This record gives sequence, structure tokens and C-alpha cells, in this order.
Amino acid sequence: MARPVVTIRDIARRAGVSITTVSRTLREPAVVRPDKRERVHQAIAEMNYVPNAIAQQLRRPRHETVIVIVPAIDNPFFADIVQNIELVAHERGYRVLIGETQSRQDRLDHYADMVTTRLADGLILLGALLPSQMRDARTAGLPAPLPLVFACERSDSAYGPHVVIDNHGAARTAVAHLIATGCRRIATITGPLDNLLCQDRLAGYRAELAAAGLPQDPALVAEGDFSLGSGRAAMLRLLAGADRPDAVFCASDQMAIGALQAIAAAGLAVPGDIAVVGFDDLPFGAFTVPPLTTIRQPTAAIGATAMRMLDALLHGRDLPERTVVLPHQLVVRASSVAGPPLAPDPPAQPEPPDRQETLA
Amino acid sequence: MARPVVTIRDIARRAGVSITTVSRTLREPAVVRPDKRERVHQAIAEMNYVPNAIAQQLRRPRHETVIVIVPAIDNPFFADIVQNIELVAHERGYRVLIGETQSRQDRLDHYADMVTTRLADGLILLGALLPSQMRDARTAGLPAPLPLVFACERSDSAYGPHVVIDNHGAARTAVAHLIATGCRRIATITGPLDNLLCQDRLAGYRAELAAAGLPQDPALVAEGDFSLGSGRAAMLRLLAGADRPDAVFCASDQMAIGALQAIAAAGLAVPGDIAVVGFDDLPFGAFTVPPLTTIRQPTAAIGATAMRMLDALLHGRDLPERTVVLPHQLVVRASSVAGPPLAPDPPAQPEPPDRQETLA
DNA sequence: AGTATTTTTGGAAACGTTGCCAGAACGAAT
DNA sequence: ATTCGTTCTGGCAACGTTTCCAAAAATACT
Repeated sequence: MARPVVTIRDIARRAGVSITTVSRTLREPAVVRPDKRERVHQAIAEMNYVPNAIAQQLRRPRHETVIVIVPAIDNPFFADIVQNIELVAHERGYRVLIGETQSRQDRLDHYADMVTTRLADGLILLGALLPSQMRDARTAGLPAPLPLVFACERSDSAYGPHVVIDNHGAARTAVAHLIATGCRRIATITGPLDNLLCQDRLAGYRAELAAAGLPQDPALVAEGDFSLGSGRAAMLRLLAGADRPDAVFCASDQMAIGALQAIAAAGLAVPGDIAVVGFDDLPFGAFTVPPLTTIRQPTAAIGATAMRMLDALLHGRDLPERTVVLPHQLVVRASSVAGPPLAPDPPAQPEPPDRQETLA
Repeated sequence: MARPVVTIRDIARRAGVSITTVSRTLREPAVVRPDKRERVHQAIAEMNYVPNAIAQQLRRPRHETVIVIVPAIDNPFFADIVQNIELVAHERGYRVLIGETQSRQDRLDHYADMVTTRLADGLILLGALLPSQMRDARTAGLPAPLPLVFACERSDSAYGPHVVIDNHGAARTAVAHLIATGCRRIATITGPLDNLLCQDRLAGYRAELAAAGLPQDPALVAEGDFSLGSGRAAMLRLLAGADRPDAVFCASDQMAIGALQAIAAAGLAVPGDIAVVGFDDLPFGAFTVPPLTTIRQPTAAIGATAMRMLDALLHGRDLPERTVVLPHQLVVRASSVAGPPLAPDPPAQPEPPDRQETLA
């Protein structure tokens, strides 16, 4: 188990050169003479030397490592964003580590500690939870101790830059679509309402109803927690009401799928009796029965932009904007519009070109 | 951005003590006199000092960090295992980092490098992919250079210990169940067949058919890649055949859900026309229409056992067994058995007590 | 051949900790 | 007062790199 550790010193001895030369052979080979370079490489191969990254990092100001904090690792929506963070990260020489919090403060703090103790450079938060030390520093009037970027979720913008979509507007778009297809009694299943993003979506829902001159009925608002089971339960509650809704706007696709099942279990038809619109455009949504109308979030752009912003932050560059708002898109499928099959899904959201430049 | 870095030296100066005393105040407070201890703590608070973990680790032999390699972060099956790895890891003072490979060798190697370069202590592989350096070392006749444990997937056991289920037996159980309910023309949708685990499940399927004296029809075997879309496509292929199957055993729930949709799209009934059995018992499977019969894997035990094995490995303790096989369980729901609603789902698999002790 | 320039090299000081060891300070026992 | 144990403390050498800087070697130029 405890194989003797080969260090740069051993290589130097073996190759008959100085430690410096070995280091340089690895770091900037061009500057060392070919014959020595050769000898060094040979020694490295023979002795099976691998540089100790810990020691290297002790001398380097930065480690090119970022941590992505995900509330729940099994949410495909986050998974897609993480994918795109990794794309940009790799391209710029960063290593990406993923930390799952299950929305627990202690877990988040544990990962945040990796940044304060200099094991990693920065954080991308896909959840709304805030590291304790950020809050503490804030109340103590200190500057933000951690370089971090919020993606998807919204928080107090004093804590760091954001990349988000217009949740209020997206909710309005979804509800407007339902109204346009003739629905009049539109319910909503929200996410946890202590979450700013969910408040935004609920407000958008209300705003659109108001704009269309439709009445607001508190009995048509049910709170879920983004999960499938909670969507199902919420839908059952809505169906139990005296005057059943003719449409439901759900704050996540997972909840929308739960709603679909509750509606089917009640023997009602979608969209005939009740139209359903979700949010996120999970890959799964295209396969439900019927396929789900939803709001597509620009996951590629969200991930890429968040990583670019963090990169900028870590290099002390000024960000052109503290908050970047990316465009969403309504994807209409059969859960909201009856009739013959619709046109195939629109292509994936293209990368907005402007970000690319401002943050390059 | 570039706040001056406060080091242990600054604290020593401020508190009027030596560096050693500061270190000791943090490491073994009991031994330093209360008054100095107090002064040090105060200086730490005033200057906002956080020890540099990189520097600490340079002096320590181990870092208490493990990396879990997941092929695809959005697979809920892996998510659940990761959860349970984290549980045991935390309890034993390890930090868990997750790396996603998308089955790409370069990404895996990148994470594996973190272990060789001593940024992390060991690896738990949830995928079948093997770090290049393992293979290289093997062909060069060297000992395994990385402490790692395979979970779920099977590989050449010379590379490291395994914790798995009996995939061959589980497939037999599933097929036997279908035969018991009266099915005779049983198809299967496999995972990628270069994968040992998938080969095992296919072999189990064949063995059970043979044992029941049913014929083997190559036209009843379709290959997928675990994903929902691939299951749908495979089912369509099976349905296109001359003599349609009356049941299908799928090597993953995701593929089974795809199959359900293909069957529904063809206007056939489940289980009336075709019975469907999946594999994994994803939370989602309980919510499909109809709910999915499946093989439940003991995710809690798999995760916990894998982490315990890695812990043992890292401490140079001998493992009681190189390969641990955990029990699976058939969960019968309406996709395979028609009729009145069945008994509620069986409770989650209890932790097998024996592992706990042998590896504690 | 001799000097000026450029290219290569190696010594040594960091980086921020920990932990050994010897010595200082303290109290207790003579 | 002196001696003897304890308890605390600080100096210093690690840990394995990288990176100045100055010196040495190689090359170019008169």
C-alpha cells in the first residue's frame, strides 16, 4: 500500500540535473536543452514520477478548480446546466467538482469551506441556499468572502452576480398561451414559496390573469416542492375543489408530470378537460402522454454564462452586468393544444451571441 | 478582489506568541495555557484568519477526500447511490466530490489524476469505464496505482473490489415472473452489450427461458443504451416484427418507460397485450401509466458498502471479500399483472446487517 | 583569440503549515 | 535558596514544488 513516494528530487538525482531543471522540463520544456530534457523524461518514466499537486498548489495563487453546488443531483434540469458549465470550464482549464446539498445548510457550508481554505477557487450555486459565511460577513459589514455566481436561482444580488431567466415573464407567457387556447379557469402549482424564483412565477401568473381581466381565485393556487409526487398531490387538491380548473400551469415539469397522472387517475382528459403547462423542458416531457407543453430554459446558455462570469470574477475582471437575464421559450406540445400532431419541437435555444463577447 | 492573505504568521505576531503556539491552539488546545489560547482566538477572529488547507495537506499523508465517478449525473439511480455514499463518508470524516464522465475516458482520467497527484485519496466508480493508468499499470505488470472500488458495474476484479448485485439472477427472477403470469413470447431490451452487466442480464434472461423450455428467438432481443429514447426505439423495432411479443423485460426503468410509450403509441394495452418489467426501481416508475413492475436494487446498501470498502482499502485493512453481492428484490406493479390494485409497495430494502459488521 | 551576447543552468528562497526537540517558566519539594 | 519535575513555549526543519536571480556555458560577433 505505502509505495515509496517519488519526488522531483529523486528525478533530479537520477537524471543528474538540478531540481530546477526537472521542474522546468515539465513547466516550460522549450527552455531546457534537448539532451537533458530527454534524460529527465527518461528518469520520470523509469521511476514512475507524478508531481504532487498539493505541493504545486502551495506555490500557485489559484487552482483552476470550481465547485458547482446542486440542491439535488437527480434533477435532469440541473444536470444539463452542469454539463454546460463543464464545457466552458474545461475549455478554460478549470476542473469542475460537483457538490450536492439536498438543501442542507451544513453540506453547503462544507463545500464553501473548500473555497475559504483555498482548496477551490469559486462556487457556482444552482440552488438558492446561501453559504453561512456570506451571510455572516454581510451582517458584519465585511466584503463578500467568496467568489460565487448564482445560476437559475435568484437571491439578494449583493451576494454575487446572477444568471437567470425572466421567471415573471415566462409565467406570463405560459398563462397567456393557456388563455389564448380558450382556458378561463387557470390553476397553478407553485414551487416552495419561500423561494424567490417561485414567487416570481406566481406573480407572473397573477399578472397575466389580471391583464386578461380574469378573476383570481386563491383556491386555484397549490404549493408543491418541485417533485413529481408533490405535483400529483397538489393536482389532487385542485381537483377536489368545487369548481374544477380547465388548465394548470406548473412551476416545474416534474410537478406537471405528477399533475398529468393525477388528472388521468381522475378519469379526465388532457387537454380536453384540463390543459397542462410545465416549466423547464426536461427531456422526459417530450415523452409523457400527452407530450408536455412547457417553458424551455436556455440551459446551455445558463451554464456557459455562469462559468464565464465566475472566470471573469476570479480574474478580477469587471463584469459588464451583475445580472444576466437569458431568453426563455414556450414549447407547445399536445398537453395544451388538442388536434393533429404539431410541428416537431423547435431546435435547441441557440447561444445568445452577445454574452460570448462581453465576457470572453 | 485580492484581499491580503492572513497567515498563521500574522496571527502569531498579533497575539504575541509563536507560530507553533497558534498551530497548537488550533490542533490541540488543551496543551496551551488559557490566557494565550484566548489571545490567539481573539487575533484569529479580528483578522479573519482561515488556515490554508493546501498547506496543511502538504504535511498530512491523507486528505479524507474521495471522488465518486458517475457516468451521467441525471440518472436517479446513481443519485440515490451517491446519497448513501455521502452518508457513510460524512460519518467517517470524508469529503465527497462527484465527477461526471459522460462515459468519456478523458474526463475519467482527469478525475483519476486527482488521486495520483494526491488531491484526493480514492475513487468509487459507478460506471464501467476504467482509468487509463489502471490499464497501463496492469499491462506493465505494476501493482494497481489507485485505490478504487467498483459499485454497480462489473469489471475485471483484478482492478479492485466490487459491490454488485446478482444481475444474472435478477434477470432470471424478472423473466420467471413474466412466465408465471402466463407470458410465453418474452422479448428483452438490453443495455449496451459491451457492458458486462448487460451481458449478465441478457444471459440471465436466456437462462430462464431455457429453464422453462421456451424457445429463444433472436428477433426478440433489442439493444438500447439505458436511455428512455433508446427504449422507445427498441420497442418499436420489437413491435415491427412479424410475431409480436407478449412481454418485454427491460434492463433499465428508463428504457421500460420508453417501451411503455411505444406500446401505448401502437394502441396496445399494458399488461393486456404486452407485459413490461423494468430494472432499477426509479422513483418515477411508481408513477407511470401503468405503474412499472421492476427489480429494485439495494441502492442504500450498495452506496454504504462501497464507501466502507474504500475506507478499509485506504487504511490498508484487508477486505473480507473482494466482491460483495447484495440482494435485489422484485417489485410487482400493474405493468405486469392485470387486475385490482395490488398491495402497496414493499418497504425499502433494509440494510443487510452482516456487511455492517464485517467492514465496520 | 577575445569580447559581447544569448541561452541554459543551479542555488536558494519562498509558499503556509505541522511536529520534533530543546529550552524557559513555573510550581513543588527539599 | 536550591533543585527537581512538570507544563508550556518557540526555533527550526520538514512537506514538494515553483521561481527569482545570478552564474556558467554556449554561441555570435569583431
